[in-house]
Amino acid sequence: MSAVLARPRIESGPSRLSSAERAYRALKKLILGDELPAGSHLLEQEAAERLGMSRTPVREAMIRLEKDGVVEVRPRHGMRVLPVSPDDMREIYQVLTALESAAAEAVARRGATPAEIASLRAAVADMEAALDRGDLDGWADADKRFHWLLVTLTGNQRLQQMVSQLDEQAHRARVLTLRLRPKPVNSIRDHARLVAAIARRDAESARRIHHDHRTRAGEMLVGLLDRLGLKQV
Amino acid sequence: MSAVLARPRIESGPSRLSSAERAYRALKKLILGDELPAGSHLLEQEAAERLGMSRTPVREAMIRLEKDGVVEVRPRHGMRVLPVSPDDMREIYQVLTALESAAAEAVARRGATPAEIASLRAAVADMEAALDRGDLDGWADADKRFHWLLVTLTGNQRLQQMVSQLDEQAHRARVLTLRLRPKPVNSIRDHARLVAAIARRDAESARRIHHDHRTRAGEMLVGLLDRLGLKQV
DNA sequence: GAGTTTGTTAATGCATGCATTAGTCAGACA
DNA sequence: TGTCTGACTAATGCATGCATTAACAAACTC
Repeated sequence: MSAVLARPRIESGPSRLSSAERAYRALKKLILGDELPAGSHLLEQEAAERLGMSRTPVREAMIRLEKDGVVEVRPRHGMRVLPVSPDDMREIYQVLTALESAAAEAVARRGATPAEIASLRAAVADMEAALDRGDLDGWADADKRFHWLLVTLTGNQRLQQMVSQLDEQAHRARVLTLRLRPKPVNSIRDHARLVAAIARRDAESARRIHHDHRTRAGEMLVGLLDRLGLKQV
Repeated sequence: MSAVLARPRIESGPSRLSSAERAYRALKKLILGDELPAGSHLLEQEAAERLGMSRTPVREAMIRLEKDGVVEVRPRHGMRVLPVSPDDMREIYQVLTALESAAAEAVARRGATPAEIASLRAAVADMEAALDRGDLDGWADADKRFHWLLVTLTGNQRLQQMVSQLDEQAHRARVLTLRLRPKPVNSIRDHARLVAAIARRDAESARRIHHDHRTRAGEMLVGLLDRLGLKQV
């Protein structure tokens, strides 16, 4: 492997990802990318062949994915990609609302640095610009960035981990509804108000603004899924 | 096994737990019971011998425990029971506060049945009775029951799963401080007020009462750990 | 004497084999 | 015609073996 000579690994960690880790990432990517759609099954052996490894690391990856709440492992059926129902989305958004609004409150309370405020504002500006040019994907990216920034600014790793787990579970529904939902103009307004509240260290307003924002977003999404008659995504 | 004949399994699920499941439960029990104290190491082989099985199911159990946030699996060192620092407790309580106060709000908003209210009141009464007879363990049990009841009444399984994960992580610190903390008289008062708010379907008060309750409990706990100079538990 | 290098040991990561058993389907039966 | 029985098939759950490699220590250089 000449690559080893060419790049004499500076990075930390294992020079080569373990098979189990590769399996985990690959399967998760397939699921989030909807190449393994909701409800689809994959046997250990099938996954192993597909990924060019034996069943053992695949099995370990499946256990992890099950803990992430994205698949179900059933004896004799391999793993099954969990569909997300409107009720699931209700659950997810209820928790997400609680976590993120607490994050907003916490960040406002401790106060953000000018640089942090600027990065939040930048995300809002990107959302606005994307929306102006009708770039929904760009808007979604910037929105995601905003939310993630908010959560990381708390410095609470457990909070981050839980939010990202819920985000993954909700991913498919969000992608699906991105072009079916009304134009997310309110989102931008809500986020701008949130940034303002954070900037003036108004924790209670920050919490309420984001709480209401997430609640509305959740209701819109669930309502949309219901109206579309989508029992599962 | 005469037991099999005596009780011809009515329940669903595998008649005999899988080895991986047994390993998972056994290890978790050892950890929560502090028989595997914070910071202790256990090699796959050691655990396997101790549990009378091969490394494979033990390995799978360790992967699950790692996802639960109670151990760390390090290549060559087996698993290590994660110590909990005051900063960890800060994280845990911040998230727990967010989740449980959202639960309080949700339950108050949807309204609880008389039976549900009664069970909450019963838990509070048990806390009071236990405290009156100086039974701290009894108090802790009833308190745990109250919190769990609150969370289950939301019907949100993701919320339940996350709360119980955080509870496990905080378990050792709570046990340790149970007899070092001031008498939990305020707890009982707070819970009684929360039940009242739920009964009158006052969601905003319910949220605030429980939010403040959890926040204070967290601060007390973290302060105690800090004061005791316990860098980790 | 401190820092390196090298050799050894041990634990892992993964592949593989096999007994077990759930799931399936044909065919008998009511 | 619907259901039950039983045999067959296939996927799993677990044990085991082995190559790999990190960790440790002893020897060694400067």
